[in-house]
Amino acid sequence: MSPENLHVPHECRAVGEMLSRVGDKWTMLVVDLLGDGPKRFTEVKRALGSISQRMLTLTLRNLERDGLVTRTQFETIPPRVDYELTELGHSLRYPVKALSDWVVANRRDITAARARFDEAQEPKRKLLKLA
Amino acid sequence: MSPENLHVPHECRAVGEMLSRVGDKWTMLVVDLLGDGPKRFTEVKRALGSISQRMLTLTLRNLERDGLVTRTQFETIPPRVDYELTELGHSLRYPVKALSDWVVANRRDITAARARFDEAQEPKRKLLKLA
DNA sequence: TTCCTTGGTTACAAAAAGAGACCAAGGCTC
DNA sequence: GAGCCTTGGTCTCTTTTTGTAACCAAGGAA
Repeated sequence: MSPENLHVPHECRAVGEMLSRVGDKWTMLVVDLLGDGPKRFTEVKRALGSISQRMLTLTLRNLERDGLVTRTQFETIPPRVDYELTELGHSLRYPVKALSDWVVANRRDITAARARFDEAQEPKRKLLKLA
Repeated sequence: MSPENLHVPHECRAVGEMLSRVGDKWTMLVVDLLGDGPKRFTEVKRALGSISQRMLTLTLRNLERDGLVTRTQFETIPPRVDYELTELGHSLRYPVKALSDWVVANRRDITAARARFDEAQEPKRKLLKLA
């Protein structure tokens, strides 16, 4: 039942690189968002809310480069650009969903753990200040 | 079959925050490594290879704060500190494995897509230089 | 005596992310 | 027809985050 032979050592580095690439701040969120159909730039931006235009551009560019989304540009004014998951992009939705399910299932525990940890640290800081 | 109702909008922000927290450069790698038993600081460091001492300290501290690992300190000289996944930490291994399996299965496609993309960008840069 | 060890911390440098102004160029309002 | 709005960016500047390298304690080994 446990995830065994996770350490094909040769692949470890490559997997690590990809994990930190795909697991950056916005990538999974964007993949998730594009999951239910193509969206244009500003739609994604609005849905994400807090992302800056620059970071969205960068994130989408990287996704495009990795073959996870396609970029379709319409030569209209004002411009219109649609982003859509490729087949590869869609396949990424499953592991992303596994992770976000885990987050949903466990975030209360995590929040509680944080509170406990911070609580335990606080007195130490007080002691240091007194010393 | 498709990951539906992924958008419980209220939870979206919280999930996003957790994803970018847990999906930082080293966290998943460390969780993965600790998966087959407790390890001491330097063991993890050596296994990861390229991580700096500072980032490993930070990563482990965050994992501890989130209740995903425990830190056990032995009062010996030289010091010895063991890090071990908690139950919560172990539960994270499954989605992490799902993601790393995806990476293993698809990284050739991704590498190829990147090469294609970079190839397509190269001529443009040349044209710009000529202009 | 000198060096090595571990698990850090600190100060400083480099890289990445975020904030915000600016742009093209046509449509709409007044 | 002057002025404003729109979209999908880019450019510049500031703030965070990462990385690098030096230092530390304190005992054991050479």
